[in-house]
Amino acid sequence: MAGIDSKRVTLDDVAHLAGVSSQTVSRVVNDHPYVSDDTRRRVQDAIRKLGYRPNRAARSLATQRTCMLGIVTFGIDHYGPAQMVTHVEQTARARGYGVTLSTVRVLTPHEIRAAIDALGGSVVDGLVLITPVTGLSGADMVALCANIPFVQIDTELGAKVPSVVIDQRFGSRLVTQYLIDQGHRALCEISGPLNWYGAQARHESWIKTLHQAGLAPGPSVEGDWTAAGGFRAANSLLDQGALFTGLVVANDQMALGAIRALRGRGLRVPEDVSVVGFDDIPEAAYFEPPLTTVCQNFAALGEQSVEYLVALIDNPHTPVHQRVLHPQLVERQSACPPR
Amino acid sequence: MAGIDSKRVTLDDVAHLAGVSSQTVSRVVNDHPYVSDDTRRRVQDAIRKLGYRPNRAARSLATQRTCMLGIVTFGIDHYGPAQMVTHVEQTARARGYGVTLSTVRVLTPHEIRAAIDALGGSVVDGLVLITPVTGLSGADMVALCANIPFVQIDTELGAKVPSVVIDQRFGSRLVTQYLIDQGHRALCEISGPLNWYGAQARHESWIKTLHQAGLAPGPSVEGDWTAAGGFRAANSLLDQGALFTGLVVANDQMALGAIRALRGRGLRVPEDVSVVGFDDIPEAAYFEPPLTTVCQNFAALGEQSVEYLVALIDNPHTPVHQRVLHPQLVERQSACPPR
DNA sequence: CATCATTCTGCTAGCGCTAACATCATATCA
DNA sequence: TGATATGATGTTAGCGCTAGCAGAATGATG
Repeated sequence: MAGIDSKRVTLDDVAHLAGVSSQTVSRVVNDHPYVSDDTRRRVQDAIRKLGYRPNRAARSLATQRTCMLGIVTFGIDHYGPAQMVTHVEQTARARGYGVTLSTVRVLTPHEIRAAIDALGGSVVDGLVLITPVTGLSGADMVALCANIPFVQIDTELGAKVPSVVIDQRFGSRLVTQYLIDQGHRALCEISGPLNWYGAQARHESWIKTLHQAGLAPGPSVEGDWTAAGGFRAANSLLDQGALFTGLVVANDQMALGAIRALRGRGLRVPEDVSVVGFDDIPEAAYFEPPLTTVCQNFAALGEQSVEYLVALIDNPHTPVHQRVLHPQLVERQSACPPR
Repeated sequence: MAGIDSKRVTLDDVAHLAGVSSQTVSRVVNDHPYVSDDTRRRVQDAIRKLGYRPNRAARSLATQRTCMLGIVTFGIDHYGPAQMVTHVEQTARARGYGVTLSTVRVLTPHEIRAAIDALGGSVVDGLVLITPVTGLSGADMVALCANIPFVQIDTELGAKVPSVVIDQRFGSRLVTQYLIDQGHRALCEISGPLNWYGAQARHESWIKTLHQAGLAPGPSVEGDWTAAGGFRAANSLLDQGALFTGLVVANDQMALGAIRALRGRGLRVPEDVSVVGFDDIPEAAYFEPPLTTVCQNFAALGEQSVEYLVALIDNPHTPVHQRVLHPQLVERQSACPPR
């Protein structure tokens, strides 16, 4: 009944108290068959009495499995990654896996390499990669993770590595088309950093959607996902003299900053400029005005990636594929037909 | 030069290739003295050639140390916890520790127990607890973590456990006094969930500050940290018929919801009601109006807790104490003297 | 009754590493 | 020159656990 690491009680201690061999205790601990009910009870009593907890290092050494998953992630102070990490951890725990974290400060291939490296040396059985950056090919990832199963979240659509992704192109088309359908003809964009897959996909899809509607895309400025960045980007758009009635912003935080900038220049939202975001963070509904945006199911992303990864660990010959999730439009009041 | 877990290369393999004993390889790997330059080079070459990575399980088993820290945390999708986790991980990595995560879904003593338990069995050398909930005494924590060093973040001020905290009372006094100084006499509050230490501390300090100024606190409603909760709480305040010119809200997200609710009832912020928040999330400066709030240094919290924890691991007799950090007022436009 | 299968338990050998000691050169000093 | 320090290496014995086999006890079958 003691704490989590009570005085290094070993299998042998338990075995001694229960009057059996340590192997029998091991069988009880691991739910093996062929232990008599009587023995099992005696052993369980002894375990409880001594507060025995199996030593994970020893078990790992013997079994060659760590029952740990590694999460390599960028910026869990961003809404998306934080959501994914939470759900990855919870799902992993439910599957009997612990989770160790390795964060990436700057989203460069080199930093990612270092983060993955920190998980080397039989620390984890598998890897969940939340590193949505361009510049590392599927082959690179495979090489980096050699011999250890991994699942990549939010990577390039169509990538030939085990992955679970959200169809960002689809999401971007959703909001862009929404504005077009409302009658907007002059659209601008604040994109995310274009070395992110998601940002790039949203950006390309924005352009493509406009072209398909026979419209020319207005200026696009690259932001940094933050409200401050959105503020600067919108001002820069205005400074360029861009004229637009619709603004597609690559995430909700930047949309917040953009709205503020627009208003600072005497433009009303949505009357003068309609603004749409991306992510549907919990605050978006309480923006002024409430933000029309795209909802991504991060929870599903986290859960499915763990399930896939566990399958991969159990059977390395599980076929490589990419699961694609689709985002949804959330209609609120930050966009309306142009006057 | 291979991946992170290349084909189970062992010390012996390296030793064989380098023509030395495995012990010598171990010495090189662990930077022990008494290895000749020549031998060291040969061994390092062999290590590189084979892509050797020490097996952590084996090392842990032999040394009785895991070089892993556990983070028990609630809701890393909240801004504060996410910030702390990030900085704990980064600081830990810089100190040579990995980090394993155990999240708590519901902030109850039972769930916390389970989360700590998941880290049992010599999985970690120490624990960082981000479980800012009442209902678990210092003694409880000590019992739960028996034999394993831990540092608690954001617990009760004055608790007799190793901890690093932000003086929430101070922060709350800062904003409350700020409103009083501006001339506000009728103040209401939207508190956080009162089973959180921080929420309770801010709440008590709000009352105390008012009393000391000779003012009676207006109604206070308990929120849930979310914008939606702040929205509901503000409406509930208004429904009660509360009259106030100043509203102290326990975090920025709730303040956002509250502002929206106020405006929904035709009240202007700050002209009719001044609103202040807590946390200074990156978006707060872009709220409408920009939010006057209290800035907490979560990074320092994370860093200092790791440093303390590592000291505790290295020397279990490090004196138990509580480091207290002080938040700062960030003045923006959501509060002004009453009309 | 011998034979075989079935259930239960113990023994032995390692998983890959490090700590502690033993060994052997070489350098230093009286 | 022999005694002593000191650098550089190898040898041995575990860390706590599990897998695989060996054996004992029991029941079913010919």
